[in-house]
Amino acid sequence: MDDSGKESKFTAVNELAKRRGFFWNSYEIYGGAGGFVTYGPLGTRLKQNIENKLRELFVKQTGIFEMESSAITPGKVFEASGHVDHFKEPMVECVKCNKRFRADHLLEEYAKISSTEAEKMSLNEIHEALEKNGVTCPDCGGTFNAPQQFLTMFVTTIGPYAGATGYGRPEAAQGIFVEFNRLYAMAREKLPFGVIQIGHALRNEISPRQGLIRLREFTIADLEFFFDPEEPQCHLLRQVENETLRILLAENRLKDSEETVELTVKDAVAKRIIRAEWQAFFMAMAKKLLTELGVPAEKQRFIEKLPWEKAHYSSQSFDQEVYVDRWGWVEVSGHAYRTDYDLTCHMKASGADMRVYKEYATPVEKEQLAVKPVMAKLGPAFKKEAGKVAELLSKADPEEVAASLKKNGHYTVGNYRVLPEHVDISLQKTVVRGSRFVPHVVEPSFGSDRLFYVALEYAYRVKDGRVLLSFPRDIAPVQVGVYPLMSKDGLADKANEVRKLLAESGLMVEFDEAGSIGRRYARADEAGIPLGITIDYETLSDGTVTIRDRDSWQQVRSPIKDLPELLHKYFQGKLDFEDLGTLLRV
RNA sequence: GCGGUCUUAGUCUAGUUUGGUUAGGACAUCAGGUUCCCAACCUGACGACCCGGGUUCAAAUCCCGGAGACCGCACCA
Repeated sequence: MDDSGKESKFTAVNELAKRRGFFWNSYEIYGGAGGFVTYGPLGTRLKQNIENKLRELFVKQTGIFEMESSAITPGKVFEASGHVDHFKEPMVECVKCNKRFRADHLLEEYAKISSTEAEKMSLNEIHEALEKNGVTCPDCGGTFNAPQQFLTMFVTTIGPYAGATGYGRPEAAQGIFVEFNRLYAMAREKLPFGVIQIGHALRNEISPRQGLIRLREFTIADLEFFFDPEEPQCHLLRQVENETLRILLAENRLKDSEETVELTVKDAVAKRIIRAEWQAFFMAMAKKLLTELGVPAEKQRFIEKLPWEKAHYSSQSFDQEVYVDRWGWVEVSGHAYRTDYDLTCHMKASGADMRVYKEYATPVEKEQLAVKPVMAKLGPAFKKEAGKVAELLSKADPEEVAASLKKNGHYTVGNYRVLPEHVDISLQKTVVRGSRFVPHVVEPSFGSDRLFYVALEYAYRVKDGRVLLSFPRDIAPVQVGVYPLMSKDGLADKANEVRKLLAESGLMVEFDEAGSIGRRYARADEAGIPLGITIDYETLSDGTVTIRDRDSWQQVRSPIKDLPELLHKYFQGKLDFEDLGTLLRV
């Protein structure tokens, strides 16, 4: 009935992807499993190229570390990080119309119980609160069944004997936080520094129904950037300060407005629209990434998250969104200012000290009272207990000890009565050379599969009734196609030589001799191969070939011997197509 | 999870209302022919009723269960 799906780009892109082996739904022979995809030969390469571009921008250009950790994570980690509490939502179902609601949302709306209060309640308490306040189904007025928790993390057991709970990580970030101390050592104990992890994450979505947009197992690229909150300046900001960002501000969203503001990175920081400089920097880099993946600036925007939309760890969050034909604006990356939330959680839960030491520019001299036990007196006075008394004294507040001795002539610690002669009280100078603090974190987090999808959708073009994937040349899964014009008269042999020459020079080459030349061009266009080299009869006499451009279908002619150098420069973006040889036919 | 619609070769689809011969087509793919640059043409080949159960002499078609897809609701920390 609804045939808008048939016409949508999403359907066309998904069909093409399936047909040409970019990706498809996994486990098809067993009926398929929702939320899992398999990338085929072309897709795997495209995804690698996209992830490498991300590395190029974030790892190479900004000197950020890359790491890799496991997807299965001991329960303690996600208990400490707050995920076990926050990935779980109490839900109720109406007995009459079977509609489902978040119990905490209902309580907030109809019983005036705030979400923070509701969060602390047990399932029974929620049930009671719903009944006591007479909350019924907003749709049909029916009553609710007992609330149930929905945990969207995958749970498993670690080891053969039940006991240790493990979770599939719903994000790669915690893998970085728990290794902070070692990573900080690798950074030679200097802030700021950043660590990125690109890997699989798992979320047991209730209903993943949007192809690559919502998966149960997906690839996430989490970048945690650690900095000193007292020195929040971003020394790389100047590189991007004139880049413009389109932002839909929270204040506008509250007014139900979709109006975006467009301002430079410099202004966004100056006007405190983006509170953390590093966050602004990464948002600019994220825009650059999407632009280089083929998404025009006007199809990108950032939206500021409203207070109740933000993740439990975040102080200020933006989502980077790209306009997708089927669903409108879709999140491709999240930019959260996580403050010191995560490291503090792991410090408390694990007992490990994750603070960093900062040396003051000038050491601070402090004079303070020190209480020093005089063992020569304590020994005879307390005998065997002397050691214990000394220890208690060292823990006591020196000011208090001194005051008590002066006022009362004694000081009581535990059951012991300490006299003035038992201690030496003096003013002591100490030099404080630095302090310890927990670093703050800004986190850009990309969904690799979503980047893949938008790159594919934005590459999708129809030209003269033919489909072509107009990938930016540096992410194309195959770089060059080599075609003998005819499969006879030795053209195929010559073409194979050229293929070999190019492959050995490091290019991703595909050879195709099946069907008419037009058909092969069409096949190549659909796979998004930017350049086609055709070997014709002229090649046999003068050693030149034609090079065809995927997007314009123009051709130039060049000698075979120049190809490796020309093509490498072309793929590095140092040459344009017209520079590759002399133009043929217009 | 709930409700609705749906599932036929690599892809798109006809056929399901009213059960009945060998499930038809297009494109793609492969082999051969033809072809001096944009899905041409000729010959041939390969290839499918989502899974399980039931009703029936007979099931792609009807019934039940399951899986998956799409749409709406809810969910997406």
